[in-house]
Amino acid sequence: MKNTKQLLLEATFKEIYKHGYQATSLSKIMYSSKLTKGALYHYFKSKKEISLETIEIILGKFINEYWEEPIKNTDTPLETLHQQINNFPSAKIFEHTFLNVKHGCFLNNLIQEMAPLDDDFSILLQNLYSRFENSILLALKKAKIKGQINSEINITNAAIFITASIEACITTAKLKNEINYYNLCTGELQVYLNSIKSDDNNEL
Amino acid sequence: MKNTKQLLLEATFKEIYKHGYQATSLSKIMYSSKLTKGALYHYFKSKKEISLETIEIILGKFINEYWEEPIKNTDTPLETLHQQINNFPSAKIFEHTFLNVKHGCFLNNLIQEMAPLDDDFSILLQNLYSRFENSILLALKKAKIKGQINSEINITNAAIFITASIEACITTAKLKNEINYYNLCTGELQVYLNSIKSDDNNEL
DNA sequence: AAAAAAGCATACTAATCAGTATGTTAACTA
DNA sequence: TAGTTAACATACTGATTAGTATGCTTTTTT
Repeated sequence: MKNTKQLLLEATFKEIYKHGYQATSLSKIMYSSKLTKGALYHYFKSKKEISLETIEIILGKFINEYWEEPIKNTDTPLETLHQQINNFPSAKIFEHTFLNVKHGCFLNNLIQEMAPLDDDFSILLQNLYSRFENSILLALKKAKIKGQINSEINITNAAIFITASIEACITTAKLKNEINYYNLCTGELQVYLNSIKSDDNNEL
Repeated sequence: MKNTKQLLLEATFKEIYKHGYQATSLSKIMYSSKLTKGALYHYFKSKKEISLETIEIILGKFINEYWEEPIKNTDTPLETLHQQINNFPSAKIFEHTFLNVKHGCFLNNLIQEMAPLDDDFSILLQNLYSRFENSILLALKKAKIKGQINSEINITNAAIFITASIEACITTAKLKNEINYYNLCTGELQVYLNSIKSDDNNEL
């Protein structure tokens, strides 16, 4: 049996994922969690607080498990990167809750909506995005050490671009509401990735 | 002297650009336009109607003027593409109203927010995005005819990726609230563009 | 010139919002 | 075992929302 706080966090996550922060009313969270306002305000002091905590805990956990850990632990960084990009559409956020084409990327959605509106959101989202970006950078660093990356390439810039492009591929699929566009789009990202590989790794 | 309807459209555009559709209240539009609800409901029958019309007219005009026309009229498609990408941060939407880093791309913002929530928005946004994407594709087609593009490249896929990446570069700059990230990020997009050029155009 | 319509403004309405106040019950503590 | 706190539920509040009803001018039509 899950505890009440976790239920609230998961319900909040689902509703914000569907509607965004501003359009998520507390009544939606209540309906989704089958709990009441009393429960919510017992554990959190405001809508903003439960939302920030939801983002930090649930999304933070996902980024750690899906990007940070696999890349930290791999010995074949470029393959791992390739793999995680390819499998992203079937990534699981928490029990029974997957990403879906229609709603795209939770992180990117919130950045678009909240980064310009509220500093607390902005700081948190920047922090999470940096962890994502730094994981991509770590993969490139590892690959460079192994001599798999063209030495002329600035991998910091490359990581920024790759991270942004992954988000872009998700957004494209979201707009067209068709997951194939994600694959098509990451296919072109792969062209870029091949172009920064060192010559003896070009056919990998 | 501008007419009332145009004032309402421009005020609506500014507010939606700042806050998104759902968080834009009619009172914000009234305050921004210095008009009243009577004026708004005289010309439009709902918040949704004025919003859709704002998007279609103002954003449609911008896409036409900034992407469709220059690319349609150029004889040096790759240079024009490069130029429009580089100048995007200083693009003007309408009189005295520019894009800005903090709020990113109007089209992308709305796609993120509204594409999954409302079919009328989704259809309109897809249509506008397609016009943007097709302009990029036209540039690639023209370049291919001139033999500037590697013949193995699928330019349809390339156009989808380039369009998505431009959006991604804007989003990155928006998140970091620092325009340099746009330039840095489009710099890497240029690496991709160079990689699809035919060999005798690689040093262009 | 009279009538009709267009172009707005002001005042209202019902619904919904985030947040609060006040319960009640169960669990823990002294 | 008596008292206290934690864990919720229910009922409310004032503000804000999109939309409506009704006014008053000005312009256009007849």
